[in-house]
Amino acid sequence: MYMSPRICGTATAAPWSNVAGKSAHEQNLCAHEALFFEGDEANYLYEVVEGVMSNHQILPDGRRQVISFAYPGDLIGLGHTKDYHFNCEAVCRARVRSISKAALMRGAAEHADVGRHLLEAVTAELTSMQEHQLVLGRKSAIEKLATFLLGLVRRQIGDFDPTPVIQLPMTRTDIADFLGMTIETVSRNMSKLRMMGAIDLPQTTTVMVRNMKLLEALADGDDGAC
Amino acid sequence: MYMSPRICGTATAAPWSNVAGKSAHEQNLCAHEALFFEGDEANYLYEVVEGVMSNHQILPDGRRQVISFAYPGDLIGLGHTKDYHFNCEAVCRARVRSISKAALMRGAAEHADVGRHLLEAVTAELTSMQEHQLVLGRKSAIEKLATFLLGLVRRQIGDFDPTPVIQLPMTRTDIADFLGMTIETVSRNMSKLRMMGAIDLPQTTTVMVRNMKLLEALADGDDGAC
DNA sequence: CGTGAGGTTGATCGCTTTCAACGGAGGTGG
DNA sequence: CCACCTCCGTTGAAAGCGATCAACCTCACG
Repeated sequence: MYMSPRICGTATAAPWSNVAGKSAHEQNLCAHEALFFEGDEANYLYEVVEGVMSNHQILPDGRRQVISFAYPGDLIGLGHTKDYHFNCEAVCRARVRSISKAALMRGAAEHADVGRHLLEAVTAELTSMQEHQLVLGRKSAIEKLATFLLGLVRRQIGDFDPTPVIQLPMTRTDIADFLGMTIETVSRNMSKLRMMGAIDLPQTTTVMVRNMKLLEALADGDDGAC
Repeated sequence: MYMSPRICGTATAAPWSNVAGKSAHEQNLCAHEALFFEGDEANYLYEVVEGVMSNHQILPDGRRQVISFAYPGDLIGLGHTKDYHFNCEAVCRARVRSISKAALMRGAAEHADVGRHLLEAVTAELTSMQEHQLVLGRKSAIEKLATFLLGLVRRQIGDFDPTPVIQLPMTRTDIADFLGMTIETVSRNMSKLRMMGAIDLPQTTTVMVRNMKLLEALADGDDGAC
């Protein structure tokens, strides 16, 4: 079965790399550096090679919504037509590979599997956004945070390790803007998860899951866990 | 330029109709009748021909999130892989055309433009979901509602009519579950919009926009409008 | 050692939810 | 034809959760 790019930990040769050929070239970004802005002409897709990127929209009054975090192997720029609909910037030091959209479209027209892989990448993105809508619309603060941490565990580690340790390259502000809450609420509920024994916070950027079952119960809002 | 299926008011011949050929067949649904459930095998896509469908997820404790409403011309079932990830049911009396996924994939492999149109349909869906994440995560109740109504205006009527009248085939519960709020809050803010002179409510299912500028200002949270 | 950014915690406020009552529309049966 | 019932929507009052405002802490860096 095809492995969605979202799951790949490292940027293995994706089918579009070959197509893009010489037109693909890499780009280094430091923390908080922008890759593109809303309104820029969307001529390129980007594949994250290293680090983490954030896609976000900003309201006129400054409110911000992080649409998604892109990890190595993820594709950035799907879901845009002529212009980009949102901003993209590096969460931490990162490296991306740019892919000409025109070349990719030509490749998709010529090689059916390129189109298929592309469609599968978009499908994976749609799926994760559907799940995130449920999180944004219907979950409480602690449920949001538990869900977010579990997602990182599954993406970074898999389901094997019973007490996994994950890195949070993004700031509390990024997390807050992803989950639709404030940094204070993120912080408070992080502490609450720690006090409940679900996680440990050796550093602010490091989360150790101490009780996976509890975290999962909290993420789904199973009562009795509180 | 290609017209996204989301914008088509009626189901004109989409490129996949030809491909699906004889395998496509229509299906009538009455209000609240289910088309498929989460976990069902996702062998078909559906194109809405008439009426409105809702795609929604349900949490174990009953909380519900409507992911999207599908209007005539919209495609249902994108973003799923083996099984459907959410439920789909008719909001009102509706008619859908089923399209075999296997046939569609074969068509995409053979005809580049089928693949391209499919990709464009998915891209349009991604775009609207990105916008909706901002709504769910960062907007207040009245902003959510104003944004929702404006979206319906643009979809049903376009930007021409200065005082358009739109139909709300869905119940307050559906709207609430789409916007991540309660039916009471929907109702209260609908009244507030009416009292502010932004809209009129001749019937509960009919909205007349009286002041488009105000509604737009409210949707973006421009102050001074309140 | 001073400075500033990022993070935590406390106190208070306010919006949305919750709980509750009421009203109208539509359907059914006497 | 009307009484009755149920579903849906509206409105009010009270409660609760997360936002806001504010103070303090930690750590990296010059």
